[in-house]
Amino acid sequence: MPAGKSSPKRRSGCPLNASVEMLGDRWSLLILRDMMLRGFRSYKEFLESYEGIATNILADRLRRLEAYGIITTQPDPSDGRKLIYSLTAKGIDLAPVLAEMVLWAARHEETGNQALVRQMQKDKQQFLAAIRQRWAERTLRPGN
Amino acid sequence: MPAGKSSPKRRSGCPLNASVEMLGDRWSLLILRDMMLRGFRSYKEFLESYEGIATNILADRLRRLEAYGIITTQPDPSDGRKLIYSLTAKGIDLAPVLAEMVLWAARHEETGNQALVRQMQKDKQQFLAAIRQRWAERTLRPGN
DNA sequence: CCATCTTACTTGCGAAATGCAAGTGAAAAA
DNA sequence: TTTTTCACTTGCATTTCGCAAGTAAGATGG
Repeated sequence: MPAGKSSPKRRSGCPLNASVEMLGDRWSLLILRDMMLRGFRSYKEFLESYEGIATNILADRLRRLEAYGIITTQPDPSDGRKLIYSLTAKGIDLAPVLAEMVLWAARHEETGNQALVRQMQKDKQQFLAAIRQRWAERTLRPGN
Repeated sequence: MPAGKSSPKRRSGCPLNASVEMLGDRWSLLILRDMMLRGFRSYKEFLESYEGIATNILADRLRRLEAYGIITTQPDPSDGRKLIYSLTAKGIDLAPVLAEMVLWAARHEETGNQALVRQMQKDKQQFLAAIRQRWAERTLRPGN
């Protein structure tokens, strides 16, 4: 764990509680899914995602995720209006959490996106390795 | 996935969205943590847990978790006022999700309960196996 | 250069969820 | 039989959510 980063008032020191306070809402994990799996990087892309997040909630969640060090923001050099949102190392490290949540729901509910699910079931470790590698490539040469 | 169990109106068919709609709030996962790791089974125990959930929220979350098939309720044979809440197979199957959330927060935040965390880091699979086994024992002979 | 369009937001406001304090009713304990 | 305990419910103020309608800065087309 990195130096001096504890949030001021947490309900408890339990690590699960820390995760829940950062990610326990109806939108944050979906935004991270879009970044991790679909490669979304701009406000507009998140807005157009299927579940339909409201503009003010999206702006708030992006601010919060940045404040927690899960994503970062940089101006788009090719378009001054745009901001590029990207996952930090802390953010990409959430991949196993998302993966387990996807696998759990797929086992116990009737859900779509079975292609993705089967790929994850077949070899979880290499699926996660692929996600991490795509992230590393993007992070080394950020040009789209 | 078991027969005919899809909730009526979901924002999308994405399995991650299904998980988020069932568990994406500030309390559900903490209740499940208390059941899974601390062996809590009664309303009173959940209420006294460190984070301090409000009585009406607790009642609501227990109802929701039961409606989703994540926990079940049975009367306590030794005390007619009490109800015994227990994890279903679907509920205990959330253990890997909780584990990954704990490990992620422990890696990136300053959190407590390091004994638990080290145990999980040392051998995640056997940690999960132990949780499942304790659950199976309790479920076979429910007497405390 | 100017009007128009895009993008990333903010603002206002009604509705829903949350949190707190104070009940309530049934069962157990004294 | 009185008092506790337990599992809630109810009321009410505060916060968050969700939708519609702005707005400001930058890009684009003529």
